[in-house]
Amino acid sequence: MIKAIKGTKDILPKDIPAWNFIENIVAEKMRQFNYKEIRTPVFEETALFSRGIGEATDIVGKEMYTFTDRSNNSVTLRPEMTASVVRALIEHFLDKQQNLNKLYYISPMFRQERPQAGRLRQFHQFGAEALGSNDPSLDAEMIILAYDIIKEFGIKNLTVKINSLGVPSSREEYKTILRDYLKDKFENLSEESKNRYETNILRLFDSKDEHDQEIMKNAPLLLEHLDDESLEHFEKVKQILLSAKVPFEIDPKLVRGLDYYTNTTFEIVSSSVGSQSALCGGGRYNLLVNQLGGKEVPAVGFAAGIERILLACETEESLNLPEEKLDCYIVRLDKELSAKAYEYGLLLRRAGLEVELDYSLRSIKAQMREANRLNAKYTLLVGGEEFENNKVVLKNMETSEQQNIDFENIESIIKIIK
RNA sequence: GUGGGUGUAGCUCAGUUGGUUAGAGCGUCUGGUUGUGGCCCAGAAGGUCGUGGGUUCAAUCCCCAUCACUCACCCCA
Repeated sequence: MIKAIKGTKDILPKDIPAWNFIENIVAEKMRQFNYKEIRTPVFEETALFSRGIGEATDIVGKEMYTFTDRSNNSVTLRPEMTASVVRALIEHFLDKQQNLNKLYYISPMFRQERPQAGRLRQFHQFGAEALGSNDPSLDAEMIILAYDIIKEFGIKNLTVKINSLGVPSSREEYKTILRDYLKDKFENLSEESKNRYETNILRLFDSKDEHDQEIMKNAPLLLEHLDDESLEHFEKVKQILLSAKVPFEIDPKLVRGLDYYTNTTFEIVSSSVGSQSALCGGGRYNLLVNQLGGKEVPAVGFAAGIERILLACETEESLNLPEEKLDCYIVRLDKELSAKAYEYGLLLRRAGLEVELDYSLRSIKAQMREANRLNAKYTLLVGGEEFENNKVVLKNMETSEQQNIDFENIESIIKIIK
């Protein structure tokens, strides 16, 4: 049996209502905040991601679906959307047509990792990017937007974490301070942290090793070493969040893994998922557009994982989706009347109703059971004595009341059902 | 890439301390008399017990390998 590739999942008809629900809310919220949808190809030139996300990151280093096509070009299935959006912005000069571009997307992403709860190789994100302004109100808007959307799904167990990474110059200064602090403690660090000391020293704060945590407890924090401008920026973001009544906590250890972040970073986590608890992550990236060959365009964005959100909804049972109903099921009382039943079905369908009927000459009982299974609001019984007297029977499945209607009077049948 | 767990019917899972025809619930199908659903009742279909090898008179059960799924680490949505 051929099965779906490891880490990929079919979204079956039974799952679709939840997905539609989420996608509709995202689209509606984005509309309210005036973000316009953008769709980009699922694969791009590999260089876009290796340059945009950062050569040293795990995503680029070991998680990308990269292959050479028949023309021997290296292409990659997108592991995230920001680089693609920035590419499209530059390619189509969107930044020159208007100074602020507010864009959103709902799209599949691909990363070749070991699957686990809340982690798939093809997964789906919705997200937004605002390109063209360094105003802290946009940093806050991203957080508010993400928070408001996730709130709409009824998830209660949420924590918004924010931090600021400052600008590269102050960050570099801070890194030397941190290195100084760790110098005499280096030998006591875990092997992993020793490696990170070189590659990404900020991530030492993330370590789950108890020893490391003990060491890092008293380490100087980046937040305490921000330049004045970054500090002011961060203050404004916090103020806006407070007045917007978005509960948040400052997490000085929140160091996002991607290279392009500057200033604000944030994450929304839920303990209703497995260990992969981040439902949403984002931040400001003022250097990326330039880095990818565009002008200096300050920008901020976020991405949220739909599968993780669905997991949280599931454990919190927060999604109460409307029951699926069928307007009418056509029941054929006499086997000879199949064509007639089919005809009625078509008429009602063309009138805009949701209609089903039996295709395999099953018994009346079987048809009624099917109607019930499909949650039909009405059944239209075609045949028998009534039919000989030019009538069809319309039965309300909830009240069990039925009425005879002149069999040519389609209009009144439709009217009743509607 | 590393570690743990699990593979028995479409789904959720029992079970055999190795012994004849492997079970339940749900779902599906058919029926419970003239032409009517839900509840109830009866019956039916459906399984190479993940795969390959080993031990044994005998393996779904024990041993080994392998694959798949799953959770966790790393990292991320």
